[in-house]
Amino acid sequence: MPHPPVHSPTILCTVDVVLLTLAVDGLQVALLARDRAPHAGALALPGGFVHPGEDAGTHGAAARMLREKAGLHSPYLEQLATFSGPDRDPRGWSVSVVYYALVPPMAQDVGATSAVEWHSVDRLPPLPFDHTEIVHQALARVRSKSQYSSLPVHLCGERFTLPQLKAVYEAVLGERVNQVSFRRRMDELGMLEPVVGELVGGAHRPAQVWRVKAAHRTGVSLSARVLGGER
Amino acid sequence: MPHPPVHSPTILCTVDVVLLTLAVDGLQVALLARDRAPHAGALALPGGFVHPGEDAGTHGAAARMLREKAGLHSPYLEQLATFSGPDRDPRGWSVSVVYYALVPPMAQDVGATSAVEWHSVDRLPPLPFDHTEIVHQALARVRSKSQYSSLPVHLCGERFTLPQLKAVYEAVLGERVNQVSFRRRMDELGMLEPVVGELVGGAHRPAQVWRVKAAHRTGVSLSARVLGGER
DNA sequence: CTAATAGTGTCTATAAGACAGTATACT
DNA sequence: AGTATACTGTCTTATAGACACTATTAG
Repeated sequence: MPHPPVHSPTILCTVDVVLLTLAVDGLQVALLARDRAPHAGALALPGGFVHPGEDAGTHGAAARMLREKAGLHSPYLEQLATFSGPDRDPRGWSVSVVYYALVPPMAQDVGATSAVEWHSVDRLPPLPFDHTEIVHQALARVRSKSQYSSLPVHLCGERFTLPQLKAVYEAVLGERVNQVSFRRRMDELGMLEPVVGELVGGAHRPAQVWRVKAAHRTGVSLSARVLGGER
Repeated sequence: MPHPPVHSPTILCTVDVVLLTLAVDGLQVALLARDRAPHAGALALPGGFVHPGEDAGTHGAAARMLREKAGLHSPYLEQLATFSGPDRDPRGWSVSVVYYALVPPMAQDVGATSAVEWHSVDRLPPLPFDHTEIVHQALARVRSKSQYSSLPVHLCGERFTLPQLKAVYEAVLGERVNQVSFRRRMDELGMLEPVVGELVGGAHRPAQVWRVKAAHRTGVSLSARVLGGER
């Protein structure tokens, strides 16, 4: 069977980004009002076409989406999966390479000029295309990976206390984490270093401030075992 | 910044499949001599262009590659990742959605008319494009996932003994597996059922024959913990 | 001193691995 | 009976969780 022409004109190649952060009421996802058809005006994941002349790969395209649409640079940006089919986009047969990114809460304000709306992942509005399914898969990945890795540190600012980081883990995993196990785990991962300054916790014993060692800023550290929960 | 025309003509959209099986000397990957430029004649992963008119998605396209190029149907076919960039294919900016598949050794013969060559993953010939990197990532995924799931059962035929299955796990993981832990794990996963017939092991006590329960034929069962090895 | 949170020491529970024992076939 | 392999009982070891204790701050 002969192949179609090399430059197949009928496949749309796009990139979408599930940009997550953490607020007081849990994980939030960044949504943006679409500025063109289809679904003009509807809230959707930041995304767009891959620009072959501009992007070095889909990862670079995803980073560009974050820069152009949310006005920020995310140190953690990982491929989630690729979604495709004839019906997910009314314009035609489409392929969307989806990435997910985690940013600390403060990063929201950096791109304050952008039109990003943050929505709790527990109260998602209806989303166009297959974006609801995409967000659910991203959440599943983040929760699963948080069980055995340092992923959640990317939801913290540059400096944080262990009780703060523990609260972040609990917010992501949706369950309490054992304090002793947590501190043991963070020690074993060996990616945190104490900062000599301290931080008052309300009006009580102040907690040690930590930060991620330079070597671990962009990736994640993995553990062979799991903190709480089930896979 | 305006988007390019909807039907961007400059992105090649392809699918590649890392098809794995198990031989006496370990995991083997299916390679096929390319029948056209670029790299005509070179051994490469089975793959090809997505056909929008024919494929319901990239998963379907990968299944079609297996059918057309290897003459077989794989019950286990999962997305690995998507590879992209301007330089990986000399024809231009390309996106390849890569899947991996596991088949039992006998399945090789079903597609005997095909030109598939099986190569040990430990002695890969030089591969074109970024196929070497792709195979390595697929192996890493299979090995990692085998630690906490039933993935390797797809490398067995329909009926097998537990000692046989244990040997498959050991071949994939590249290390010995504790016998008691292994049997406990298989019991907990609860996806195997005994077949009343038995099977002679050389000239000694015969082993019980098992098969995967119907409900678990196509997917994998997951365990919260890990068998040997480190992540 | 009290209250409240940070951090640690230590016991318990659970699950994986080691090892040796029993079971069952063939020669 | 001998032997090789299948299978199991049970002890040991490793690690996560529970719980209580100490530490340090403000008021």
